[in-house]
Amino acid sequence: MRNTGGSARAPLSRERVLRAAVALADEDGIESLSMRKLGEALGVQAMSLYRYVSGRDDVLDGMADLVVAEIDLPRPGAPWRVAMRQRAISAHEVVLRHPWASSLIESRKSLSPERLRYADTILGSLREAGFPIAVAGRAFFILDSYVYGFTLQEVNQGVPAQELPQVVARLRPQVPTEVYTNLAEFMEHLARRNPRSSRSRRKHESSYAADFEFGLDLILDGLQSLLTARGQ
Amino acid sequence: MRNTGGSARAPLSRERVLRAAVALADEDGIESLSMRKLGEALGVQAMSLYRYVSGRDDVLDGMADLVVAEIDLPRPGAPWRVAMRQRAISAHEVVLRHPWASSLIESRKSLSPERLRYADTILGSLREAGFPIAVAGRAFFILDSYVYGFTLQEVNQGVPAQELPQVVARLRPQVPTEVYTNLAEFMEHLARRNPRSSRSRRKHESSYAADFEFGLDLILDGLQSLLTARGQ
DNA sequence: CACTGTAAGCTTACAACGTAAGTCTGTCAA
DNA sequence: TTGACAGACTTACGTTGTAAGCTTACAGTG
Repeated sequence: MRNTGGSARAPLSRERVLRAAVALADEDGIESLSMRKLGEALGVQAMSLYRYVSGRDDVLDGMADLVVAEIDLPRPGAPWRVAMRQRAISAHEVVLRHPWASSLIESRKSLSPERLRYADTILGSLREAGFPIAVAGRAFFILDSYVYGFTLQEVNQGVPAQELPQVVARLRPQVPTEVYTNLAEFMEHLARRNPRSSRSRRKHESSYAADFEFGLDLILDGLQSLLTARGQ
Repeated sequence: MRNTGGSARAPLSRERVLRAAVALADEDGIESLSMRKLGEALGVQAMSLYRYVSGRDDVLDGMADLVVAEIDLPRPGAPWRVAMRQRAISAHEVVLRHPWASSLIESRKSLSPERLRYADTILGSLREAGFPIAVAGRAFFILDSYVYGFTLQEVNQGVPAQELPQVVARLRPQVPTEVYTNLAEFMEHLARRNPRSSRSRRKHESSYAADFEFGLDLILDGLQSLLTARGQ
């Protein structure tokens, strides 16, 4: 099959390869993404991809960049707390759309323009608010730790959002009440929780959204008190 | 080579297999750990391992459990804040000894007795301090998010602790000052930092230990204020 | 027109991987 | 002596990343 006589195939590009990789990972999970399948999805042999990417690692880096680019950056003038809050919530939502991405983003820190711009914007927002550079850097690191750490736990629980109470209820018998008193209590609490209040029910909504924002605000409060303590 | 006539080999066991896997991952990284190499390290064919573990995934689960078991659990009577602080710091140190473990621990939540005991102890400490079960659960989740998120970033930076300033200084030219003002400032701050104060220099010491505890205390402060706000 | 360079794909090949299925061997109980 | 069985080994299959080289189509030049 030499691709003769057929309709001309859309031209490949690094961009198209990476987007296909993201789509494939979203569908089948990152662990089942291979160069061969990626080629197949693009109507091409695996080795043909190597003209556009330097290898599998490069694909992973590129995918992480694409996902980072989906995160909303705060607009320049926004107050720091609003900016940080929106960014964190946006990052949380984005990673829920791409469950494989949380570990990738944290573990592969390429110096791509996208990543640099991202970091610079965040740091800028904090600097402008009066945080000294050292504290701004720490705040950035802390927030990222929380956002991706939280999402990593959430996503890899493997529980598809709505079904948490049922799943917990099913697991509950495996935890003997006498031995693990507190854990048992907690599981019963989870099983009792409203699966979802009447709020909007977006596609990739997190059943932990409230928990996420709870911890987020706790951290933001802490950062804020750093600021006011310095007499700002 | 039928292992005839030689000295009797130490008997295998699930325990020994997992410990060998941990040692191998510590040395060469998790991504280069294969069933074949693991067998070789134990003087055995790859397939022989399947008598003790059910497959590669089982090995990974077991490794995560072993590492979790290394984390110091607080003694029962300890005040919650001391308990949480020590646990977090211990977890941080443990994961630095096993850099591959942070993502594994977060992503593979098996219901092994080790893990259950761990969770139960933490929750118990918080319950005893007066946190309602819902808040205790959230606090646990938040702290874990931070600990493993932080460590994941730290470890996968790939910078071996002491060399941070030099590495940052080397990377600095790749970040144009005019475009990324704040990032440039931050990198210069990092390059200027004392590589390590005169404090103890343990084997796997983190050059981010101070940063880690900074964020940790910030979160603990937040949790504490939840407690006092309820009139405790 | 022919000639040549190059971009964009294809083919083949290899070593390493996880693991299913079957086989051998030594030990111990009946 | 026989049988069972634990604890290994052997072989084999399909899949993976990618090195190396080959083929085709076309643009530009003379």
